[in-house]
Amino acid sequence: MELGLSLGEPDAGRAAPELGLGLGVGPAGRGVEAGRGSGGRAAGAEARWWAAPVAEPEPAVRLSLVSSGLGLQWPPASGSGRSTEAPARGFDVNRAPSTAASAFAAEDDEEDQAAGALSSSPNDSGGSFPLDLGGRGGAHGEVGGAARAGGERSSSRASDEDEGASARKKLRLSKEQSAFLEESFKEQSTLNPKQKAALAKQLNLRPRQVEVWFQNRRARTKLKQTEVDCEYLKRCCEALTEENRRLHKEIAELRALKTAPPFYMHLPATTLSMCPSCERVASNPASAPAPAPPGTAAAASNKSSAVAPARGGEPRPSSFAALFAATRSFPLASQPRPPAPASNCL
DNA sequence: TCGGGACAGTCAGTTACATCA
DNA sequence: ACTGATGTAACTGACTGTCCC
Repeated sequence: MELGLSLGEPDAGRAAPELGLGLGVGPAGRGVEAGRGSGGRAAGAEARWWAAPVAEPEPAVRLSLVSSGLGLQWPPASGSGRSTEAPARGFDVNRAPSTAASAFAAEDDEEDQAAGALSSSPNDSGGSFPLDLGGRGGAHGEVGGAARAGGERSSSRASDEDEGASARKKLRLSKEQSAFLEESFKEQSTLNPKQKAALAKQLNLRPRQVEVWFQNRRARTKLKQTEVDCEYLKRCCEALTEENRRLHKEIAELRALKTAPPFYMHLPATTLSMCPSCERVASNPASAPAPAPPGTAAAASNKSSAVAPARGGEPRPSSFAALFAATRSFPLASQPRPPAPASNCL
């Protein structure tokens, strides 16, 4: 089942790239968090997200970016005429990202430098990363020097402890930056420190900003997924309600027939059958969940313990749609009903 | 081998700000 | 010019996994 979802900005004035969100509803696991835990210490899971287009496993949520209007290439060609659309609010997009590939090509050379940048204050915008914040409030550009001395605990958790009250001054990423980050996210939804540093350098942002952007982006993706799941559940609920109504009606009709003996004997055998083993009456074989094919999400969800345990140990299905995939095997009212077997509980 | 502390990363929830109608 | 809605960058606290002693 594939649901299309547009993540495009409702505000056409911003002319943001429209994102086609292909949501594979199935036993996808926590695809969005595929990189989870592999953080900085999993060197093996390192950063091929712009160099190796096929090696990565298909994520459960796949974002396809249509950015033709931006003139953004991916991977961007080195020195290509990247769109130099007028920067929003004076941000120096003339020093636009050269190439993503080159970012990692230079990664080895600058590994130590990047590591050094990471080990310094994450808000050190004036330090390791050239940042021209010209007309963007200037808060970050200026406080960088002040924050430089803070030998804080690595890359995360910058706070306004080391910056003034203006630290919260919000920056708006340029379209180019957003598009670039989107493409990066499309390739890989989590970053290791090297990738983060390279991307930050590429975009003239602080690593912390890249980190936050990815966090927020994951949250937005999850939110969209939740909305899709919710919509799917709503439709399931409607279908099941309709089926329930139909079955009640059928029961009422059968009861009415039962009161009329001449017709009773002419009932089709398949309509009302009794299981010889459990002695339960199955008014309609369709009312029982059909056994799901082995290996499907439905089969997995039929086994109560088959759901992969999540972080906390408790089962945590990645998607409502996956969880309720079994309901799709219900012959709903609109679907043709299968021929009734002699017994339906073998 | 086990337990605990330090550290790093992620997430959910929230806040604050920018933009638009 | 003002205001409410909306989007999103940034922050916070909690949690988990890994490493090291």
